Amino acid sequence: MPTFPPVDEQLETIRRGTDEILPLDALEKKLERSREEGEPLTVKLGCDPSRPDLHLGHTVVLRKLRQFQDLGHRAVLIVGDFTGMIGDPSGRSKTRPPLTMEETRRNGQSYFDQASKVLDSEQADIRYNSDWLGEMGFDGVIRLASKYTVARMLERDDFEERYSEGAPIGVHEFLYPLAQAQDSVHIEADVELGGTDQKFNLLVGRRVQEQAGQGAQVCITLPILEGIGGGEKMSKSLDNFIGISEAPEEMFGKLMSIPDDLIYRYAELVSGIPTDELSRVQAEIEKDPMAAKEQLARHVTALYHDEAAAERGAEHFNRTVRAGDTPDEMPELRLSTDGGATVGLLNLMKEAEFTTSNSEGRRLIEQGAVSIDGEAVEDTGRYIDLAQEAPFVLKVGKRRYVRVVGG
RNA sequence: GGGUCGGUAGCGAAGUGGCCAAACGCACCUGACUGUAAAUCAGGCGGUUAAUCCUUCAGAGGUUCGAAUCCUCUCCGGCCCA
Repeated sequence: MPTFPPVDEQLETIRRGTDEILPLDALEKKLERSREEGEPLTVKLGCDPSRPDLHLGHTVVLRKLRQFQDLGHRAVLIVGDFTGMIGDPSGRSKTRPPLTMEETRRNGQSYFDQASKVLDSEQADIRYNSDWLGEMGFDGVIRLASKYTVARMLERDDFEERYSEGAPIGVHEFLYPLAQAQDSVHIEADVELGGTDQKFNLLVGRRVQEQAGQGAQVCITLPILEGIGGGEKMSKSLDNFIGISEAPEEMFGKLMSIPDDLIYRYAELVSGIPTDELSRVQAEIEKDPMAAKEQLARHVTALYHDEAAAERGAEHFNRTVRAGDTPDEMPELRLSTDGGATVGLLNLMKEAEFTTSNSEGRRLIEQGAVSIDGEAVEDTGRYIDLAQEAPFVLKVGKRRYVRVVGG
């Protein structure tokens, strides 16, 4: 029979960084019973496979799930391949375009692979909700839908908001929370994790579970991580994310560029720094924010790579950013010198994917953002003789480099 | 099905016959300043050019010397009535 740490110890771990635990006393009771009976709790996390590239924002809930695993509980990762076709309306001011089954299914595996960097994947169950939702049939859907009222659906912030603003709400969007709730019923979840934007969906799960005659799950919400610019949430479409598969140099650099007031938040939610050290981090932030940020950057980078890689990231940062040197490594752009060895700089920048039009390139040159081998370019009509000048380093803006070589 | 209001650049939002490539805000980009932080300041933010010109204001037609602005039809959405 498995043994579990004392309930108050478990609670301390679980509470770190959470936004809300609804209801807290129910969690305590569940933990107590689990410990007495030697039965792990079933902890559910749903993932939206519509965006298959994981970034630090996703790891907030994944790390929490991992903590449950470390305490001895059972993690169930639900891939919403079926619900992905509906599109979660949470946090949306607009209706989402639905995905096809194949798209979501394909993304599911990729999600799991990446999530394995955070989870103990050996111990995690992965389930695809199309397995049961796809079997329900229209009558099953109607029965499920009858368990909730329109008025209660409209309690939800974003529905309420859209409704009062006269924005469209698709009927299928009402089905999303119900489908997610059905997942909880199906696996008999004790706990479900989610971002604060999931609060409504999680709570619908409780109600539907009760209707199905099983105990209601405890809902635990975690904050939505801000992106590297601060303010808005981390997301791929806002291009303010740190991907967990990014190179250490990139990762370290991005972490260094987060606003100071986000350091603690990142430390708490995505760093892996032990809970009892967080107060020390807090003190460090007040004393020397930059040093604290560097510590954070090392921690996080090491989490997804290793200590040595974190060190490389730090060195790279010091050399290129602090000292302003040209980095040793950068992408290389090989241009054929066959049939004419001269190339217009504007075209070259497009070729390097630094710009999408000549106008943009011209603007950048006029603004003094373009340099070749460290020398600022002033002529917007600049032509380059590859035979003469290659190889050289083209720099655009603060940190976009490419080494241009002939061939 | 009827009535009515609306669809403008990434978003929000002005403009309702020429001065509109389209005010303003946000986001974004660049430069200065810095700790690749924040704040601030300056500039930019459809394409193309030396000047110019070209394609845009849901879509298709039409009126006009000239349309984002007027007319017709279509598509999409909101609200009210049934």
